[in-house]
Amino acid sequence: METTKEKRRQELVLAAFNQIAEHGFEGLRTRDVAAEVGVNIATLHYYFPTKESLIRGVLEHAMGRFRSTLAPHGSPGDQLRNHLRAVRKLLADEPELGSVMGELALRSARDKAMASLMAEMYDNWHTTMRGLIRRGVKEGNLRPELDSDGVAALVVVMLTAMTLPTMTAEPRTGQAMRQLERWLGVSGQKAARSSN
Amino acid sequence: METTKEKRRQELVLAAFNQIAEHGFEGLRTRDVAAEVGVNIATLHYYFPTKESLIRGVLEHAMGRFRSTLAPHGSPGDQLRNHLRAVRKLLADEPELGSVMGELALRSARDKAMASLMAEMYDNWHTTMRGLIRRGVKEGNLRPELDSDGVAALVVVMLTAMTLPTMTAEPRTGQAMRQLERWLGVSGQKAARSSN
Amino acid sequence: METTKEKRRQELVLAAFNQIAEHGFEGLRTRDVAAEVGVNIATLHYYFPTKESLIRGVLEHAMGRFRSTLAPHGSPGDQLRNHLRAVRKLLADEPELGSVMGELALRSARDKAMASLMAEMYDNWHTTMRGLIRRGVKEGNLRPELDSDGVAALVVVMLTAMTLPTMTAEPRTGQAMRQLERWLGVSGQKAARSSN
Amino acid sequence: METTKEKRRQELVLAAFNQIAEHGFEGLRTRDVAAEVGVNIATLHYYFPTKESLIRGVLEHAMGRFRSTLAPHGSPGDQLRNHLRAVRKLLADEPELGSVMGELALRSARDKAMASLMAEMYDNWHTTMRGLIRRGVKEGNLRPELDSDGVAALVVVMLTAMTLPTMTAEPRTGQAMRQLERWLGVSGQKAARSSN
DNA sequence: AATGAATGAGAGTTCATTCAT
DNA sequence: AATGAATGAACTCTCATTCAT
Repeated sequence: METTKEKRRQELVLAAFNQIAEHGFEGLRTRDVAAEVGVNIATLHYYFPTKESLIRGVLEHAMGRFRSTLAPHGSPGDQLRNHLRAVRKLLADEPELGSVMGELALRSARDKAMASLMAEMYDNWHTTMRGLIRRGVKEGNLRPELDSDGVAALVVVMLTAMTLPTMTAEPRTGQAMRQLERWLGVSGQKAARSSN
Repeated sequence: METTKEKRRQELVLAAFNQIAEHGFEGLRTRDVAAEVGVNIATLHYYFPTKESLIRGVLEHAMGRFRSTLAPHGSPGDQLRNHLRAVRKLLADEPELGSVMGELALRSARDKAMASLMAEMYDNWHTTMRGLIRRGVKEGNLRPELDSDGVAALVVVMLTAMTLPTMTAEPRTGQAMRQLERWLGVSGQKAARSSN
Repeated sequence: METTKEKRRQELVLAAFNQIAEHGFEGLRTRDVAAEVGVNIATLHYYFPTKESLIRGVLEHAMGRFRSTLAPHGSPGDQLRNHLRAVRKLLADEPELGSVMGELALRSARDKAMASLMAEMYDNWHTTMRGLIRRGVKEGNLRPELDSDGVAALVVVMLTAMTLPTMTAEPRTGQAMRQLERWLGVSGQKAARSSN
Repeated sequence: METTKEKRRQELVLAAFNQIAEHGFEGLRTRDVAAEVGVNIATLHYYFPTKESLIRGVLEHAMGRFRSTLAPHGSPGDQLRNHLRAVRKLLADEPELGSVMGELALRSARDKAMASLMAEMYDNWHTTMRGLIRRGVKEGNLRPELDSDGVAALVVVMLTAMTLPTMTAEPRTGQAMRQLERWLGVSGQKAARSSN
C-alpha cells in the first residue's frame, strides 16, 4: 500500500529529525533512527538507500513546518506582524526545529544540492516579504519611508538568526523582536488595527 | 622553548579551525588535522589529549578573532557603526569564521561547558552594545527614541545571523545591514559626522 | 536459528581461550580472535560488544571444563581419588586450561565481578571436598583422623597450584599428587577398593 | 657514580614491581613506572633500553625477596617448619609479591629466558627441601616414613599455590598450611621440639 | 516488507621507543 | 644523566551499508 509505505518513511524522517535535534549531524546514527522507530537498520535502508537520502527527507520536512507561518489574512501590515509572531511561536513551541534548521543551514555550505534548495527557499521568502512591505506601504498601513528590499532582507536575517540555539535564550530574542516590530510600525496588540 | 610549544599548539588549532570550516564538526578528523600541520597523529595527542580539548582550543581562537572589531575611538555612534562594519568585513574576509562560529553555536546546545563560554561572550557583547547606545543617545549622536536594550539585542542577533553561511550570500546581508544602519541613524559615510 | 548464533559465540569464545592460552591476557587481541574464527573484527563485536564481555565468556567456558571432574560414583574415597586424577588428567590433556585458569585467577585480583564468580566456585569446591571427606571418614573408607576442613583446603590449594604452567612441568606435580594420595589414603590402583 | 646509577635502576624496578602488582602485566605501562619514580619516560629507557629488560629486573628482585625465608638454624624439622611459616608470613606481609610471582610464572610460559630462570629456581628449591627432609628423617626429627621427593614436591607446590591471589583469601590457606604441618609432623609451637 | 548476520573502512586513542639537545 | 617532542604501529570500537533469507 502506497499509504503504509509513505507512513513508514514519515516515521523514519521524524525519528531522524529528532536525532538531529538532539545530537546534531555529528551525532546522527542511522541505527538510532531505526531503533527509535522500532525497526531493523536494514529496514531503514529499504526505505532510504543512503543516509544522505534520509537527510534530504529531513530537510523537506523541516522546511514544510514553516509553511503555515504565512497566512494570507488581513492587511499586509497584519500579515507581516503575524508572520513574525508565528515564526517566533513555532520556534518557541518546537525548539528542535531551530536546531535542525541551523544544522541544515550549516550543512548546506558543504552540500550543493542542499544549498540550492535552501537558496530557493530564502529567495521565495525574501520576495514574499518584499511584496508584503510594498503593498503595506502602498496601502498606507506601513511606514512610507521603508525600503522594501532592505527591510525584507533584515526580516529574513532576523528570523533566521532566531533558529540558532544560542539565540533562542531569552530575553534577547524577545527584545530584538519587539524592537523590529517597533521599527516596522507593526507593534500593536493582537489583531492589530495599527495604522502607522 | 615556551614559544615553540605554543606555536605548535596554535598551528594545530588553526588546522582544526580550517577543517571545521571545510567539513563541519561532522567531518572533523584528528588525522586530517595532524596531516595538515604535517605531524603524526600521536603528536596531536601530545598537545591535545582529546579531540574535545582541541575543539576547545578552536572555540577560544574563534572568539578571539572578534575582539578587534570593537575599537574605542570616536563618538558612540561612530563606534557602533564601525563595529557593524568591522564585523561584516571580518566575515567577508574570512568566511570560514562564520561557518565555524555557526558550528560552535550549534554544538553549544549539546556541550554545557561550551554553552557557558558562549553565553558569557554574548552577555558581554550585549552589555557593550547597550552601553554604546545609551551614551550615544545621551551625547546626542544617536536618535533619542532608541530603546537601548531592544536595539542592543537586535544588533547582536543581526550580527550573529550573518555568521550563518546561508546568510553570507549577498546581496541579502548587505541590504539588511544598510537598513539597520539607517534605522540606527549611523548610515553616514566613513568618519560619519551623522547627526540624525 | 538459535543454534547458529550460539555456535558462533562458542567459536569466538574458544578462539579467545586459545589466544589467552598462547599469549596471555597481555597478548589477547580481538582482531586475532576474529581472525582465528575467520570473521571480521566487526562480527566479533556483533556477538560480544566489548572485549570484557568476551573475556567473561572465556571465564564461563573455562570453569565449565572442570564440571566433569566430579563423578558421583563409588565410595567417597573413590570419588575423592577419581577427582584428583580427573583434574590432573584434564590439565595434562589440555595444558592450555591451566594457563587460562591462571590468567583468570590473576585477573580476578583486579576485576571485582570476576573475583566474586571465582570465589563462589572455590567455595563450592571446598564444600564439596569437605563433604566427601566427612562421609568418607564416617563410612570408614578414609582415615579417621583426617580434619575435613584442613584436608579439603589442602586439596583445593594443591589442585589449583597445578594450573600454574610452572608447576605443570613433570615430575614435580606427579610426585606431589602421589604424596597427597598417600596421605589421604586413597592411593590404590584404578577402580580402587582401597580400604586404608 | 656506580652507586647512584644502581640506585635509580632499583627505584625503577621497584616502581615496575608495584605497577605489576596493581595492574598486572596487562596493565604495565612504562610511562606509569617512570611517573611513579618521578622521571621522564626517556630516562627510564636510558636505564632499561626495553620494557623487556625492565621486566627482567623485576623478576630478579622478586626472586630475591624469597632468599631470606630459608634460615640454616636449628634442626631440619625446625628449618622446614620455619621455612613454611616464613614464606607464609612474607606473602601475608607483602601480598603484592604473590601477585607478581604469579604474573611472572604465567609469563614464563611464553618467555623462554624467563622460564629457564624460574625452572632453575624451582629445582634449587626442590633440592633444598628434599635435603632437609632426608636429614630430618635420618636425624630422627621427621617421620621416618616420609618419601623425601614426594614431600619436597608437595611442599613446593603448596607454597607456590599460595602466591595466587585467589588463594590468598583466608581461611583456606591457613587451613591448608596447618594440615600440611600436621602431616609433616612439624606443627608444634615456635621452636618446635616435635619428635614425630 | 523486514531482518539477522556480516563487513570494509576508518575513528579516536595509546604506547614503547627514539633522538636532538 | 636527563628531557621534551615526536612517531609508527597498533588497539578497541563504530558505522553505513549489503545480502541471503
